[in-house]
Amino acid sequence: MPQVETVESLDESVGYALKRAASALRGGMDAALRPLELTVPQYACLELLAQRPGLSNADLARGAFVSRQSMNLVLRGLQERALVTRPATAPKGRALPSRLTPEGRRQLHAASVAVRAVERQMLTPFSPAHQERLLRDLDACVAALAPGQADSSATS
Amino acid sequence: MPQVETVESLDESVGYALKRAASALRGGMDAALRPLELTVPQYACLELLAQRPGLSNADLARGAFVSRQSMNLVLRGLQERALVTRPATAPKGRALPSRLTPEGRRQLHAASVAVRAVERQMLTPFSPAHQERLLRDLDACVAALAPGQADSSATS
DNA sequence: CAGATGTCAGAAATACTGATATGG
DNA sequence: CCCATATCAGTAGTTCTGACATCT
Repeated sequence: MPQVETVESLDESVGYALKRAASALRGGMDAALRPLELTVPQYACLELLAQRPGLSNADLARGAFVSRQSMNLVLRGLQERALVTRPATAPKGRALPSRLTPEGRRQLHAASVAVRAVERQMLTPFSPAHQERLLRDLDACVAALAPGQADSSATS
Repeated sequence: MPQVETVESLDESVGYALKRAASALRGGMDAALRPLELTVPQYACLELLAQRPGLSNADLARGAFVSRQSMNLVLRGLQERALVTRPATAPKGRALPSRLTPEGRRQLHAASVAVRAVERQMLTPFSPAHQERLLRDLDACVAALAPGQADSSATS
């Protein structure tokens, strides 16, 4: 048996810790958004539209980490609640640019406050500088994984 | 009254970065495990059983962040492939302690190598000390969210 | 033609809910 | 009695896959 490898326990795996943290955050967001009758993908959609008005369904799906089909249903629900508007015809190409309604902006503000409270609670152990470092570290993780996902050392 | 809050962009949200990182890692793991005919929950199940033999279905479900029903299906699939064994009758209580078979250990080893490669790639930007700090930070995030999910004492 | 988008339809995996039964 | 576990059944929401049409 090879003795060399540091058989890292699950508790020492950064990946597992990442999953634990993301799961805990998701749970907190679910709970915080439930009183507002919003799901996490719905909230993500509103937040994305607030910062980048005119995003297409495909753009929103990528930004909210859901499929295009799911985001399509999300958008329809938000349209029925008059939180989002979409032109009936595409002004350019096939993309239908979505935008927040004034009511959508109000709902988003309430949701944003609730979600930010959860995020702030998650970050209570850290100083502002520490928080920024954590943010940069997570972005670095994404950047390190982005280019070569298929490329693993499973040299076939 | 709230002063001019720093309307943090989505790119400055630690929570969003956490989600991006978890999503990227999940994608990398999916790709790495696909050649081995293993899903991420299946791999998580094997990894958990390797480190804590005799875990119950409910324990494994919590550890792999899936429902008990899903983990039940996962376990049945792994049993059919002779990677996991479970006693037909509960030796104590109702829990059926699962254990890896020798073949399960072999499969896990291959999967662990592939997954570890992805995690290592994710951590390439960091020094060993930096990696440990990131691990501690993520655990601190979980701890900060764990006790008070329902308790949102934000606006005080 | 290639590429991105929106849309539709079916299959698959998962989660949620409720119910039942067993054991501590 | 209360709680955790295992299991089953039904429902719902999500994803995946493939397909097609439209527009740059």
